[in-house]
Amino acid sequence: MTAALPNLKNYLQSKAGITEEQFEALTQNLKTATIEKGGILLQQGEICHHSFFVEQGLLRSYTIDDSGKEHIIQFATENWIISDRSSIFFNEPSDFFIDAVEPTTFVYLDQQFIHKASEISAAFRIFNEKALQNHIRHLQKRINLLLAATAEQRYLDFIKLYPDVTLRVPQWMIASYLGITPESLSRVRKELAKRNFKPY
Amino acid sequence: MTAALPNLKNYLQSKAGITEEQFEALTQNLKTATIEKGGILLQQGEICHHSFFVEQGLLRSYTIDDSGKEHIIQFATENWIISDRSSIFFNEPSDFFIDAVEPTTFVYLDQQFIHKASEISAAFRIFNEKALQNHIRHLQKRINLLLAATAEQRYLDFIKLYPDVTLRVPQWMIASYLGITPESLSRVRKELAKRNFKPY
DNA sequence: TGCATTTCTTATCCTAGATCAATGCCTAAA
DNA sequence: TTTAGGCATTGATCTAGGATAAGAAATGCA
Repeated sequence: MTAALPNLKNYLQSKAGITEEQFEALTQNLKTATIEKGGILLQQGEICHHSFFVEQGLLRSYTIDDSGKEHIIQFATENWIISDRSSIFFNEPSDFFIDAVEPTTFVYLDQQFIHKASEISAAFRIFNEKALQNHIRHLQKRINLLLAATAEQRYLDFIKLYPDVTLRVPQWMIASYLGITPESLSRVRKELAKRNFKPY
Repeated sequence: MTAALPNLKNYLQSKAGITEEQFEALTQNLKTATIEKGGILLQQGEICHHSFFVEQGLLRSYTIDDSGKEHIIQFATENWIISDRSSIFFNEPSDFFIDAVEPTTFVYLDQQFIHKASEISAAFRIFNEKALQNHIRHLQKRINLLLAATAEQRYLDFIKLYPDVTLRVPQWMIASYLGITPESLSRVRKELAKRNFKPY
């Protein structure tokens, strides 16, 4: 059931301070899966029971509003974890969809995994707390950008922060993340090109 | 040094599961202060060392952008805690200002207080974790509103969520929180009145 | 290789909300 | 009881970005 998962192993060891033996014990009965592009992992209204660690590929979470428009909340490439924390923690229906932007291999991480890892590793506890706080910092920054920055500034911030994502997802998804239309993003890019802006 | 603090006491006992004796022990050497309207508790660029529990009054946190405009992040009335979590946790300069919208009596809560309370009370640990997760849920919802909702929808959400704040702060502050100008908010309200909307 | 589906761009027009400016509040200080 | 500094409202005008529509360019798939 558990395939090689080199990314997960490296991630837990180098970032979360998990040792070789701890890794073996922890990942004994983890479930792994692969979905095709467009495959859905979580639907709005469902209770989210897992975090998804991206071993290979690209996932996204998004909401759909009353008028049917998608609003992308997060992207997750290799070595990222995506989920709906609130749905998991409060055991309530999720506002989000999570689906695959690319064919993706991922690992199901449930609360039991987190508890077990926290139990056997102080380093993991610290890592986990740090991840939580980092999440808050990130959300806070995004709110501030939405309140204070223009579409262009938000786009520049995005490509600086997520150069890899920028190259791997269609532009309309970036536009959705930024809170603008694909047409507007196209114009922003045109304007930047005119001013001879070179991201790479 | 520690005055009566009926709100803090009631808050810790009823919400955080702290007993009478624990309360006495914990609040032994807490610092309390009162500031006048407009008084500043935290400046952008400073490292935030405390959370502020509002015993009586009203505080707010906000950023100031490059063009000098304020963007309100949060309001805190009685029994709310306000701070810059990221600055505290990562020990890095804050992006926020925190100041008093009304004359305010508040309590300084530092990390030591949190640790001590967590040590002596399992209920407090759970409460604290829940508060953190709630914070994330709240930020997430706000991002979603900024991405998906009109100024009017955001305003209606605000007055439903914070009826007390709505009545106690000037409208331009609500506008700032919503990410619009005071003029726009005035027009939104006029439009709502025309459609015979009654908040109270 | 060739057709079909996405995606991206461009153009035109439109609208929510911004900006600027003037007026009339209140309230609090003098 | 003035007067001055916030604050809210209103009107006129402007603009960033939205909506719509139509090509152009990629991309994927047969």
